[in-house]
Amino acid sequence: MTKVTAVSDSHLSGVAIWRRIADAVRLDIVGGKLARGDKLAGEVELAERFGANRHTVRRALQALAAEGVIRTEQGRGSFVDSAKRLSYRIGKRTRFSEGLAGQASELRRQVLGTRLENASASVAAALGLVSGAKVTRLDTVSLADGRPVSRATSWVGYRDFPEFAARFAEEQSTTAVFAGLGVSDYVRASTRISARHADAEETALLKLAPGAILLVSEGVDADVDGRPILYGLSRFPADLMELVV
Amino acid sequence: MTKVTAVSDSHLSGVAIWRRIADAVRLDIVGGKLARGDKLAGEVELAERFGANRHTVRRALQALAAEGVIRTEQGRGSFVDSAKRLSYRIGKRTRFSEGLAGQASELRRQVLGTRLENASASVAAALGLVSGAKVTRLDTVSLADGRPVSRATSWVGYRDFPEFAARFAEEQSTTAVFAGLGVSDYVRASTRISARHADAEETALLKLAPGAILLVSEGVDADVDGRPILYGLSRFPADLMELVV
DNA sequence: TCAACTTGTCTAATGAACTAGACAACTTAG
DNA sequence: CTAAGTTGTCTAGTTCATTAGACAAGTTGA
Repeated sequence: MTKVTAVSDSHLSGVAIWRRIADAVRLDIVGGKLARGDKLAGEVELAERFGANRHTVRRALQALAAEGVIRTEQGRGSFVDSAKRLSYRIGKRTRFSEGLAGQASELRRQVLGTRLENASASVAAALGLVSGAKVTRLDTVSLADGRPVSRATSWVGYRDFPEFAARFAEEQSTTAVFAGLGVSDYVRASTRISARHADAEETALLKLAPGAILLVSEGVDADVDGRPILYGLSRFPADLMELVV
Repeated sequence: MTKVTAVSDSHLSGVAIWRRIADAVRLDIVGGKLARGDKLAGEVELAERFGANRHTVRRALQALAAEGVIRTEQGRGSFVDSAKRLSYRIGKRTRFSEGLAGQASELRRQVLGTRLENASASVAAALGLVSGAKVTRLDTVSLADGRPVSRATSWVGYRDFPEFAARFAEEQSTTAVFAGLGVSDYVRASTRISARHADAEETALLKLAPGAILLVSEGVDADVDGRPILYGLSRFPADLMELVV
């Protein structure tokens, strides 16, 4: 509502003004207020709107151009150069790639690795195990049209599914692996959603600008009898993705 | 995984190192890794862990102390002084105050005001109206134990419910108003969840530190025949709240 | 061609953010 | 009491963020 002080208090916030302007402009784009090809307001007008200097606005636009969100042409202006946010569908039968069906022409999942580890308190609680129990951990990054769109970690109890890692190396599909291990079907039992800043590893793997915001989805999949079989922690860049329940 | 460069590149990010440290420590607290009363690592150890100077860590801790998240005592250390995140339940029959039942002793909703306006493109699309149609807009802030935990805006078509604003002024309950207008029941038809930085108005109303992250939930409620009757946009501070589907 | 409007580049000054080192003040365990 | 470990405070220097103003260079339409 109020336009003045829209982006002041830079000292108190610890977030640079140019970054807040970049975030605001990006939000108009991924939120749908500006479509691909649309012309942005001029640098002078943006500077007035945000109560900042033109140089500060320029730095914000440069950051957006580096991200590939806009394109700037001397003498003409800046133009939107990216599409809307992708929607990831979450439901009772959430499976990889179904959630993004139709929104990207090429979907790929990169497996970073599997390993055996001892369950942390939260993993143990989600899977109904004692803290420290052996679990198989699977780390992946998903890409839509070559762009990383999610970083996921899954945990499966080792006692119930000792062959999970070995089979996954061949099948490359959680659904197929569970099917081969006697779990014909499974459904999403619960989902918790939160948001936070990306850490250094996530920033690198998802190719984000440092300080980017992640949507975090924590879910437990259960078999037909309601027994938890898989605990998953997925992280989505909030600029690129939204979750649809 | 990698510990070095954990919080470097401050120039590229536009987010101050002290703020990123504060966010990381707060995440350990609201995420449950540290419980109320626990002692944080010493300033020197934290400085090593984040690859930053002790003064920078001190600034982060001062910000957290100002938020009321920790308490620092000379010669002793810093101690956790706040609880875990609240969970807001989202389901087919999401009603205010049910979502937070049992997690706070006092729940209150402050009505900022109602007004008549012309539907924006997104509001019109959600309610199945033509763009620019008259809609009643309701703005609220919800508080749990006196602390603001959500900022919500709702839109209701004026043509279908011309008396909405007048009745709401008396009833103060959406469910009761709809009941009085002949809608005995309604369910959540769809929910979209995203995340972004808070703007100036949200920062003020929710009493946040500038640059805070919001979880944004966008939902459409429909009557028993599936006709959309209400479009709602709720914003939750990501530090305080998580959404449970 | 010209005038108006756009982005690109340069210089300069101020304040915030970060680092470095040293020492004071306080708490705790021995 | 003492030593070790903790937070509090000071000085000083470097780099980044932001503002201000001026002018160059490209685009557009009259």
